[in-house]
Amino acid sequence: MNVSISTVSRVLRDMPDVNAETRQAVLQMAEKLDYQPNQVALSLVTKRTHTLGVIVPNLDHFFSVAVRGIDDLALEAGYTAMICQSNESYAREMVNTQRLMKSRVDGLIVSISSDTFNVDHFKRLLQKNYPIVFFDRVGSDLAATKVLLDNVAGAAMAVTHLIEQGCRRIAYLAGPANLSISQQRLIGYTDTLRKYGIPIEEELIVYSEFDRDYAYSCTLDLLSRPNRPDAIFAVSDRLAVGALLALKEKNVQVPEEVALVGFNDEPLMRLLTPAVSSVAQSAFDMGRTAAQLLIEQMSSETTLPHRTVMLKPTLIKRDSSLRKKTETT
Amino acid sequence: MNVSISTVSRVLRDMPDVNAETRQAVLQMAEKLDYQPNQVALSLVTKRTHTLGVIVPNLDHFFSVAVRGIDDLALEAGYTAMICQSNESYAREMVNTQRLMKSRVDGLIVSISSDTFNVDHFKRLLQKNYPIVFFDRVGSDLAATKVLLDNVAGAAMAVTHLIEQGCRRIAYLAGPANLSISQQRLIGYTDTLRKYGIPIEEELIVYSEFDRDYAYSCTLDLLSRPNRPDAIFAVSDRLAVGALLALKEKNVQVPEEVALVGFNDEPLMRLLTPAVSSVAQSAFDMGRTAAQLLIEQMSSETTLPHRTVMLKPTLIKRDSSLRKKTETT
DNA sequence: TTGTACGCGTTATCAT
DNA sequence: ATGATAACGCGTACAA
Repeated sequence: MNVSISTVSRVLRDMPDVNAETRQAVLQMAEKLDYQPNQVALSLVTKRTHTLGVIVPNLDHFFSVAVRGIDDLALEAGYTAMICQSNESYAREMVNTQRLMKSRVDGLIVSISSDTFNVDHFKRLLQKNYPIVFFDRVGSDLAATKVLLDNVAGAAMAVTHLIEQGCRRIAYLAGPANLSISQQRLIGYTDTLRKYGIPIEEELIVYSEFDRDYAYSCTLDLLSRPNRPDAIFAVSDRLAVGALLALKEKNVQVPEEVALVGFNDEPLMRLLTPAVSSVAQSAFDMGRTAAQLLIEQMSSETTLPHRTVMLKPTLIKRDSSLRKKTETT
Repeated sequence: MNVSISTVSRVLRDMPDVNAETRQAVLQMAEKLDYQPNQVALSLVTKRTHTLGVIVPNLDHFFSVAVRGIDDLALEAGYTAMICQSNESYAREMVNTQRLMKSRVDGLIVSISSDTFNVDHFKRLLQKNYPIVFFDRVGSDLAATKVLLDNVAGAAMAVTHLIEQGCRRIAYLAGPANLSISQQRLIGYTDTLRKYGIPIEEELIVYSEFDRDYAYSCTLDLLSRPNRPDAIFAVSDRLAVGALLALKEKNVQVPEEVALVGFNDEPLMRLLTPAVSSVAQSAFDMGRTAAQLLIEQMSSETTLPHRTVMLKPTLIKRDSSLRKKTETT
């Protein structure tokens, strides 16, 4: 059988104006060879790879779920995601960005590494109108579309809850100072204390690496002070777990002596003893939303204005912050 | 300034035979426009995308770490990974495979979904000598390169340990029957019982979905029987956690009344109360090894023979299986 | 209804 | 030392 390549192309893309027999023959042949049109050649012509680049700092529970959200929407929209981990390293984030650009991904979804102080590599792309959506860990001075949690509200919910439980000396395990989430949650923390007329003590705000062991030693330090806190609010569950280990080691009663609230509501938290309260956010929705916004932006003829979507957190109250007296409420 | 595209190409690829001044001029111009050679066009010519496709059933802790291993080696070798999640669905695994093939990835790293009973889509590719490396969840009847844990040995270690702790009626939470890991670990389980002259009771081998809640109800069922087990060996930590929840709910003393051992050694396990013993494997090494083997295969001119690499597990003993009497050993 | 020819951006080969 | 051109595989506009 002899047909020209254009006929084949027509058949494979369900174009009209092709003889039924010819169509059958071509389809059979394609099936037999299981022929796949070459996406690369097509991309060269259309200048679209139908691929989107994702850069996340790591694949812990939160980012795993977020990536699933991205992947989910990408599949629906006919895109495939190239996922890179920066491993919280600035250098690696740069390399990942370059690689993805070389692969001509149609757009980028980024959550910034904790080691990244300079975001010029993203600024340059944005200036060229290259579509990028940031999520969760967003650069504060980046003019771009962003999806993030209302971190101020989340922290406020946690701290309000602790105050209602009778806590007055609430420590904040803040994590790395450069991250937007640390900063925003600090605002929620201080705002709430102020609202309740509780003095803000600098010594109760502790910065550290984003690491359980650091949180562990910071907590031991907090506990060794003459005037120890009666509650700990951790910027993330990873740090909250470190704090809990320290509390248990020192035989501090949780929540009676020190109450504890984390952030992210990883599944682990309800399995700990005591189960740990946490501010919950839907990583899946965040990922999906980020992907959605990116694809909108990429599909649009005109350059869309930057948007910031804020998702609402919920507080999951568990034993680690529910003091006996109020448990009956 | 006027130079031909060939000259530009030569400069950018550090070819000799180009005038120093011309070179400078071109480099400057490239810098100014921050010009990036189009990888897509190159791929069209060379038929290599320097991209490798990864299909994992999910991104739980084990696979997250494995993916990090893959990503790590890929970066070193100049590859970028396209990571897809099948979400334990056969249909989605098929779609992912097709998408990746359409994107012309140079090779595939796959861990099979628990819902996949038919692996023809992979067989067809293998027949065409398309490079695929399977890891962890490998199809038993697939002629391909594989990286996996010595699951028989891992299960044997766990069961031997339980027997040494005085357990005689050891239940096996087996997970889905079609998965190679379930089957291999079953062999380790039965072999060890046989070796110690302990009768194998079919009722103690419980199949279920790969899901914590299923493990929970299976365990409740096990406990409600007149002749309850004195130990539980779970095919994965996820199931072990479900079992632990059931044991705690029924106020069964762990390990005194029922000892418990899981598989994977997720970080969570040491944080539970009691801390749960588990068979540990290095997901990172597994991912790296898989990527290594794939890249070797892709780079080789000739078709390399299929290999099977088996990694060794270690047993991490914790309170959930250390009975008081032997704790002093 | 079907076939031909061009262009996408790159590299390799050959010509200048 | 530099420029011109074919080829990679596709879709598309146009010719037959």
